[in-house]
Amino acid sequence: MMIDIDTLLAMGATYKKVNAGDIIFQEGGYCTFYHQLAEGCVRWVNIDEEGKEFLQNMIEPGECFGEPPLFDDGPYAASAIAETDCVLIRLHRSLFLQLITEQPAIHFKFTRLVTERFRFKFMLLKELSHHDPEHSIQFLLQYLKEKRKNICNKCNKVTLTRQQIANMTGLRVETVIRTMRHLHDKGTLLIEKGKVYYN
Amino acid sequence: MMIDIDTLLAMGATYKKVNAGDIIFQEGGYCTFYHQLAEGCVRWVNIDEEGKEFLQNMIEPGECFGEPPLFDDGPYAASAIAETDCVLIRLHRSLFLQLITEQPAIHFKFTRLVTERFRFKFMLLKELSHHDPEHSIQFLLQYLKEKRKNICNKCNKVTLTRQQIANMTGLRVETVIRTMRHLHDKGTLLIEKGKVYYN
DNA sequence: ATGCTGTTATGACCTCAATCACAATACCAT
DNA sequence: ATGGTATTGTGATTGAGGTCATAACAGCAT
Repeated sequence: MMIDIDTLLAMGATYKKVNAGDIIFQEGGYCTFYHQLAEGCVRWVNIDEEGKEFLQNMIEPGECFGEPPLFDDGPYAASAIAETDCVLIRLHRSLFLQLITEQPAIHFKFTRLVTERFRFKFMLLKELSHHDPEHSIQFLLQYLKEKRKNICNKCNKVTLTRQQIANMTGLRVETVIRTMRHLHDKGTLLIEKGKVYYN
Repeated sequence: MMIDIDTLLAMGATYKKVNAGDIIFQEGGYCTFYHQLAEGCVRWVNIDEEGKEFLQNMIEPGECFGEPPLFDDGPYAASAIAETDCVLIRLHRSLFLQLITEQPAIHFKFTRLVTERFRFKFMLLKELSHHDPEHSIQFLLQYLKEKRKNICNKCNKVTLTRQQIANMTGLRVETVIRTMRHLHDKGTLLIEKGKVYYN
């Protein structure tokens, strides 16, 4: 989901470069911009007191991120950190709201986007409640596959590390590694030189 | 969140009575109606193969439920079951979409609603990933308190049973009971004759 | 080749929530 | 009061995932 770049620029959006590791915005902060990723990779995470990360989403080019506060006036729900050097497109919140008011079709696209994200969290919550690592990991992989997200379009290689999968499911790396080995043995997925292929 | 009843009726919405235990709609089914609860109580749950329930929401009068498919064309994300005898208001999906198209203010209200629900699942997911029952239960209670949901407005009595809290957090009843006893001992909440008071 | 770094892999031990089993209590209807 | 049912409460046991420690490997730069 993204807004057409020309439309954004016509509304007054601007490009912004950030370096790998830069914090784009922080959980709890006040939101002034609509963000869309043009190049690079951004991770959207909650970081707790002990520094442990819960990974909510790995954002790829063309996706928008950090939308909740645009619609419900709350603070940012998580922090966005540049995983690599990135190019963002930003549009001031008031202009964004003006845009979706003027163009209901775009508003409908966003209602749909938020609904889809809600649905994903909804299902993930249900799956994680089983406390069955195999189940949880398979659900996540299946979702990524369907959305063609964090997965190579040509070779079906999963671009997430075991650590990142652990951070998205609340499991530990070791558990993810062991469980995925087991899924490989069962034939559910393929591990070659440590890389995971799912199809 | 609800749509003004007169507006609904003017669009052609109809009342429907259901008995306690009736299934209003089922997970995976195709969605034809917008639903709003007028009287009674509805539980919105995922039920797995073994019959174990994951409770996504306890719906109280004035709330709408089962909205995701209205916006993203997917199937129902969970089943709605009447907890007590209920009175619903239903509006055909096409008329609902017509309504929000004609009245952007209502559309904005729904974008906000879905966003808030997304935010809640988002935060809950993060909290549950800690695998700390005390943490999880306190987060849920805090949320219910802020939303004044499933909590008595006069006496702060939590209307959810331990079993229901277990089904919302993926914990077992015994764990919830023991953890809440502990929270009582710590003074975080009050248990009197088995009933929980949180403020 | 060599060294360096991030990721994957594996073994040993431990903890805490799940599980099972059963008792006590609250509450409603008669 | 009495009975019935739903919910809360408590003890004993156990097993799966967390934790810690350490090794092996892949990939890249020099």
